[in-house]
Amino acid sequence: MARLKDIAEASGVSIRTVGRALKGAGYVHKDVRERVLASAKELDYRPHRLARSLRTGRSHEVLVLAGGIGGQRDELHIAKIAGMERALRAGDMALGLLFGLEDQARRQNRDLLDELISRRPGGIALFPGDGPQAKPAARRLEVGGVPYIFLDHPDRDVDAVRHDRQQGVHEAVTYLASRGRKRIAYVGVIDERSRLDGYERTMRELGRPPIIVPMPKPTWEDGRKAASAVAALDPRPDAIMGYSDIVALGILAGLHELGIKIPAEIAVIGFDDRMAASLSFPPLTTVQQDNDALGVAAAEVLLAKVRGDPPPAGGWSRLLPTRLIVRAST
Amino acid sequence: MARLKDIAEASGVSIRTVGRALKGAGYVHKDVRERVLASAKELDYRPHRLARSLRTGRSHEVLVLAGGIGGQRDELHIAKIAGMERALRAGDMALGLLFGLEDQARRQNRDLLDELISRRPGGIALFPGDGPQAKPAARRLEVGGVPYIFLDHPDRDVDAVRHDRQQGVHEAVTYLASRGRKRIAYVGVIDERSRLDGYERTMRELGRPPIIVPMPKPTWEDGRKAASAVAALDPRPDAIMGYSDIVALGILAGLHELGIKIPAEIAVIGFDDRMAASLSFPPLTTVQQDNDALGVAAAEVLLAKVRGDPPPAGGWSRLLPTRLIVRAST
DNA sequence: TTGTATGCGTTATCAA
DNA sequence: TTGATAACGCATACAA
Repeated sequence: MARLKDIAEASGVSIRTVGRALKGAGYVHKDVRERVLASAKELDYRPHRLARSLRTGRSHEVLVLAGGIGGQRDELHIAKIAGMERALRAGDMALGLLFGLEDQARRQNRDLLDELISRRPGGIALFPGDGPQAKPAARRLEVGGVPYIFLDHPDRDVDAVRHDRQQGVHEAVTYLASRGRKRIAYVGVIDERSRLDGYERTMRELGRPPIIVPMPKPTWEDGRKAASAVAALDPRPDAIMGYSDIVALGILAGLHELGIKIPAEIAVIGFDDRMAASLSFPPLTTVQQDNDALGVAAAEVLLAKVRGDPPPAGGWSRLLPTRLIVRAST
Repeated sequence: MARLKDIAEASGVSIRTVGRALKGAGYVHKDVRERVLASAKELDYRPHRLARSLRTGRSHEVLVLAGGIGGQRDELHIAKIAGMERALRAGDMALGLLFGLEDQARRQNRDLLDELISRRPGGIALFPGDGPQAKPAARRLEVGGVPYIFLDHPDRDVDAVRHDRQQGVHEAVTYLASRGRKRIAYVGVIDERSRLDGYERTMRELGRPPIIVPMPKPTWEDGRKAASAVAALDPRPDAIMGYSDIVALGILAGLHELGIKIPAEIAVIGFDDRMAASLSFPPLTTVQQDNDALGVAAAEVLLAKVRGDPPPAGGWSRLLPTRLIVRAST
C-alpha cells in the first residue's frame, strides 16, 4: 500500500511537500500540488490511520460499550449503533464495539472501563445496563479526559442523549382520549418515573382520575396477568397504556384469552416500536423512538466534545422527540 | 499513560529488558523480571496497541461490515456481533463496525470495501446484503491478502459460517408429524432452496405428498393472506411450516381473523426465533438459530486465518445446527 | 543476561 | 515555497 514516501518519489518532491499538498493547507506551488495529487490518485494512496494517530496523539476511533445483562442482545441497540456509525464516519471517526459482561462479573466490568480508556479512544459511548454505574463511570472518564456520552441512560447527572418518554406517553394518552376512550389505564412498573409522570400529567390535563395497574416486572408474562386485573376492574377500562411493547403484547395475549375484543372493547398502546409490535394480532399502536436519530445525536455530541467545542447552554445532554405509530390495536 | 520507557526508568533497566520481561520470552534475570513486573503493575502499564501494530505490521482489529438494505437494523445481527466480539477479544483482537449504505448507493458500497481494506484490518467479517456481491468481494479480499468470513451467506462459493436451515426444517416437520399432524403445509417463497429442500425431503421420509403454498414475498402481510389460501384447501392442512417468524406471525393473524383455533385446528411453526416469536398469541414454536454461536464460529475462523493456520479439510466454511423451540402454537 | 539503535508512516519543527 | 529531520511507542537485529 502506497506511503507518502512512494508519492514523494513518484512526483519528485519531498515527503513534507506531499503532506502539505494532500492536506491542502500551507504553501504549495500549484503545479507541484497537481503533480502530487495525480501521483496519489495513481498509487491509490490511503493515509495510514494508525501512524497518523500515533503521531498526533489524537485517536480517530470512538469506542461503544454495549450490553450488560438483558440488554446485551437488544434489537433496539442495533439502530442506535448504526446511526452512530454513520455520523461518526462522516466525521472521520471509526467505531469500535465492545460488549459488557454478565451480571456476576461486575468486577470485570470495572476493568472493562479501564481497558476502554487504555485504548486511548477519541471518545466513548455507553449504553445503560453496563457494568459500571453511570455516575462513577462518568467521573472516571472526565478525570481521564475522555469525551463520553450515554445513550438513553435514566441518570440525569451524566451527559446523555435520551428519548422524551414523558412526551411520548402524553401523545399516546391524548390520542386515546381524542378517539373517545373514557377510562384509560396505565399498566407498568411504577419505579420508572418518566412514563408514569407523563401518564399522570395527561390524566390531570384531561380532568380524569388515573387508573394505575402496577406490575412487578415489565415482562410479557406479567403483562398477560395484568390483563386479567384490568378486566376485573369495575368500571372496566376501555383503553390501556402499556409500559412497553413487551408488556403490551402480554396484555394482548391476556385479553385474547379472556375473549375480549381489541380494539372494540379495549384499546392497547405499547412503547418502543419493536419489530414485534408490527407483527402482532392485531398490530400494535405504539410510541416510536427514533433510535437511529439517537445514535446520530450521540455521535454529534461526541464529535463536538472531541473538537473541543464549548458545551452548549444547558449542557451536552439532549432530549429527542418520540412519535406515535397508530396501528390496529386502537 | 505509562510507556515502556517509564517502566525502564522506574526499575532502572533498559527498555529492551522491560520488553523481554513483560513478554516473558528471552533471558531475563529473575530479580530483574520481578522488579520490572512490579513497576509495570504500579504504573498501570498498558501497551499502546497502535504503536505495536505500526511496528509489527500486524493489525489487532477485525472489521465487520454489517447492513445493506433491510437487513441494516436486523435484530438478529446484534447477537452475531456480540458473539464475534467476545471471541475476538479473547483472541486479543478488537472489533470495528461499519454499516453498508442503502441500495441506491451501490457504487459507494464498492468504495466501502476499498476503505475496509485500506484500514489494514487483521480480518473482515461480512454480513449478507452488503453492497458488493459475495464472490467478487471474496476474490478482492483474497487478492488483498485480507482474511475474511461471511456470516450466513447463501453463496456456497465463499468462506462462510452458516446455520443448517435444512436440518432445522427437518426437525420441525418431523416434530409436527410426531405430534399427530397429518397434513403439514409449507408456506414460503420458493426461490430459497435450503428450507424448501428440508421440507420436501422430510415429507418424502414421512411418505406424504408435500403441500406447498408459495408466496411472493416473505412478509407479514403475505403471510396473513396465505393463511386464507391454506384454510381454503380441501382437505385443510392441520399444520403449517412457515418460511420465517415474520411470515408465521402473519399466518397467525390471518388464522385469528378466520376464527381458526391455534393450535387446536392448525399448528404453526416459524423460523428464526426472533423476539417477536415469544411475544405473540399464542407464543410461536420456531426454529432457533444460535446467532451468538455463529458469531463465535466466525471469529474462530478469522483468528485461525490470521494465525496462518492451514485450512481444515473441507475448507473454512462451517455449518451450525439449529434447535426447535416448542411453544404454544403447536 | 542486558543495552543501543533503528524503523514502522505520519505530522510538526525549523531552517533554507 | 520547499526539504531535512525529529518524534510518537513499540519491537527487534545486533552488539556488548
